[in-house]
Amino acid sequence: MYICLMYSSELIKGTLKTVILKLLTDTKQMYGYEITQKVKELTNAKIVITEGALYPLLHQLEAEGVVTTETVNIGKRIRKYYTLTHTGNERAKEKIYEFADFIQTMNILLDLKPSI
Amino acid sequence: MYICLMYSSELIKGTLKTVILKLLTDTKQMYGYEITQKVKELTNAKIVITEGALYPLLHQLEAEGVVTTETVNIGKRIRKYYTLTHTGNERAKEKIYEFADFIQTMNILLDLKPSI
DNA sequence: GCTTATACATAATTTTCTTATGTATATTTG
DNA sequence: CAAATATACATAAGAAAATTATGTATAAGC
Repeated sequence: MYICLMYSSELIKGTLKTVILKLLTDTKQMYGYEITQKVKELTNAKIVITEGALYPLLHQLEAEGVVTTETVNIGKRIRKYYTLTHTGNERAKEKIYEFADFIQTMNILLDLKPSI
Repeated sequence: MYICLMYSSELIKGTLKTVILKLLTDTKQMYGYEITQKVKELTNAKIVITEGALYPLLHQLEAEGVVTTETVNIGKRIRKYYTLTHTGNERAKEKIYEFADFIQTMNILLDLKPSI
């Protein structure tokens, strides 16, 4: 899923969608490369999203109507900004809630302290 | 990964190994079916391990020297008990620590409360 | 001018499951 | 007591979701 310097890649599988939806909830408009950099920054490079994972997922989210896109010219280069639709906002909330709940379950299963 | 009534399967991918190692850390000797039931019980059936996911992984762990097995006859049926090796104990600690750390990172990323 | 960063995209492959199938015994329930 | 469910193992085909590799191109820093 990601190039990951800290976590075994298997651990992080399936969280990419949730992470993207969360970032778009907070920032409203982001482009792909920006997302990779933000995640890298917020996680101290413990999670680094690869392009091969990111772009296909963004395209999928667009096809599902979760996000809309706007292409902007920056000099001679392009940026493709992604914005959550109404459906996307709902999806984001669901995904984040689901993950929070999942963490709770895993805390019980692994006998971890609530805040670790 | 699992038949999962509550969580989207993608979310749980990669956690099976950690869960198994944790259970074997606590109980020392478990057999496959017992593991599936224990996880079901501890998670209120939010996570249900399928046999297709479990047995190949157990075989893999044995091949890696993480667990040893002992086959026991129960009437005319067999049970294959799994026990962590020394290496397995170390691996278990690593995996559990890694997951705990991962949860911390995800909490920051998703802006969740420490104990949710 | 060369290297790194920015910025997109896709294809081949691998990993890791899900789903399906197979075999067989033990227990519960109607 | 017959049928359904539970116990208990195993493997194979297929799907999902990544990794890795490759491709194109501009901008910035040294």
